[in-house]
Amino acid sequence: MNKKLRHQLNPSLSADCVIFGFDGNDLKVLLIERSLEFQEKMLSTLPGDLIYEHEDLEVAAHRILNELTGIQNIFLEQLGAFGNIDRLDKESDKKWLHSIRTEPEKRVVTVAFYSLVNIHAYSPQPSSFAKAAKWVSVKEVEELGFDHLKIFQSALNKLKLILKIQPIGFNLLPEKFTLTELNKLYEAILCKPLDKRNFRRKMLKLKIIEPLQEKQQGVAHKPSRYFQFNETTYNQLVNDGFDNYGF
Amino acid sequence: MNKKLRHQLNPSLSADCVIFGFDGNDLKVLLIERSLEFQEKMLSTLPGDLIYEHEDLEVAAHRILNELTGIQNIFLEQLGAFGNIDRLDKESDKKWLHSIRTEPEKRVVTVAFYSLVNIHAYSPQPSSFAKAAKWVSVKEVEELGFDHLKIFQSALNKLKLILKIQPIGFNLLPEKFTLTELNKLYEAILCKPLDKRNFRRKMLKLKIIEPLQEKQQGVAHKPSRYFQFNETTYNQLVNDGFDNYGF
DNA sequence: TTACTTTGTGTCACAATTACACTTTGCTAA
DNA sequence: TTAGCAAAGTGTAATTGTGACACAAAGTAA
Repeated sequence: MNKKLRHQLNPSLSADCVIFGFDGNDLKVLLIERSLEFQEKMLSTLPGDLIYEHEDLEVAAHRILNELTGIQNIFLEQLGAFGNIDRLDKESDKKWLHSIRTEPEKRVVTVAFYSLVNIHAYSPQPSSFAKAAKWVSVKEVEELGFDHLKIFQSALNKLKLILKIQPIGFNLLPEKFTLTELNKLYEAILCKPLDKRNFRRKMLKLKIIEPLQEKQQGVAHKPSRYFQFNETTYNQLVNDGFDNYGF
Repeated sequence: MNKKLRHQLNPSLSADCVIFGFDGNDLKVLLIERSLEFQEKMLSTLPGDLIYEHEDLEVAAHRILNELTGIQNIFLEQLGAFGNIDRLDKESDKKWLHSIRTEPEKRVVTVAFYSLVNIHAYSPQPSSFAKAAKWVSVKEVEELGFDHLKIFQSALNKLKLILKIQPIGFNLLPEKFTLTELNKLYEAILCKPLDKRNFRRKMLKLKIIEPLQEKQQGVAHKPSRYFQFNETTYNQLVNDGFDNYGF
């Protein structure tokens, strides 16, 4: 590999990040806004950018996410590649591309990554060409630039699928959480109500969470007990999957 | 898009195909052999090659598969992108790359696709740089060029995972098949024996297969009834997944 | 007609799933 | 101080699914 290439962008390769967060009630996704030349309106997209010639895909995704939103040190899982030749063909997309890319007409294959984070642990700070960075409820996501709506929906579907064969939530919730919060998280991802008692029973049987002594304080109702994940059994289940367990 | 680019290869973008086939007993994967300069030994790999600048990823995968093995008109599902900077760094890989690529040192991001086909419906014919194309039992796959072993294993894992939440087999078996064959297919993918009676009970309850009047002929034992997939309910289940069903 | 090979079937004990409503706890406001 | 509120937390019964198990039926071959 030529040394000059190390800091040269590959004009046909990018990474995009679908970062999900949960605020206790709603599942949200991290979006940025890119300014459009001569226009008030911004272009809402996922955080994403070109990859350097000499940069691993996942490293690039981390770098780009950090450059655009300040978020770092999270776990990223690959969603797949999106590279149809017409994926950047919308007029408003072209405006943005022409304002910032050296080869704006080139087909760009993007590798998408997704992740789940605890929304309260990360407050995105826009920088670089991101004029804004914010959490948007997945129910309110409507129009996104490029083919990012498709990528976002693909990530959401994957999340639903994964939920059926793996425990999740470890990264989406604070260290201590109540079972009601976990219950709401599952409901938010699956878009359907889950029976409280049945949910608790199943969760407890999986042994991935442990009760703490501590309880909620200062709430105008019976305070709920806090739980924490048992990292060992949690990771075991993530690796092995569960054969036969549904929510 | 510049018209010249249409038939110009993108030197940093390729597609690889992991094609699984089932012969009634063993799960197999389609491999090709690429000749190594000045050496007797061949380089065993998945069928794969560079993508044209102006070509959709999936279109490219179909073209490449067809060019190297003659196989066409199959369903391809994306597995993901593999693009680590060191993925082509083995010595034997470099020999092959130098003999055929214009920019052999460039990092190539490959988009992998996988598929399941009925092995009896496709007999691969090597052409282009594929000196051979053959079905190899997944149990016998050991060394592959580039990072193709990793890609292959990733595809196999995905297959096992998918099996738990979707019916499969529609593309792997002939139109008519016996329940024993389907049973064996599941055993081959999961690498574990499944109880015949329980397997039948579950399969029939899913209603994705229907019994035919026809039976096996000329076998030296009780002839088994043929079944066929019910395309409607099968596709429904593929789309919806099943909530809670394990084999 | 007998032996051989594979198909095809039933049951039982146990585990998991679903649906469903009331009591407990602590705070708040009258 | 106490009545009311709001969310937490709990149990059971009916149904369904699972896993383990063995033997009769059907056709061919010798």
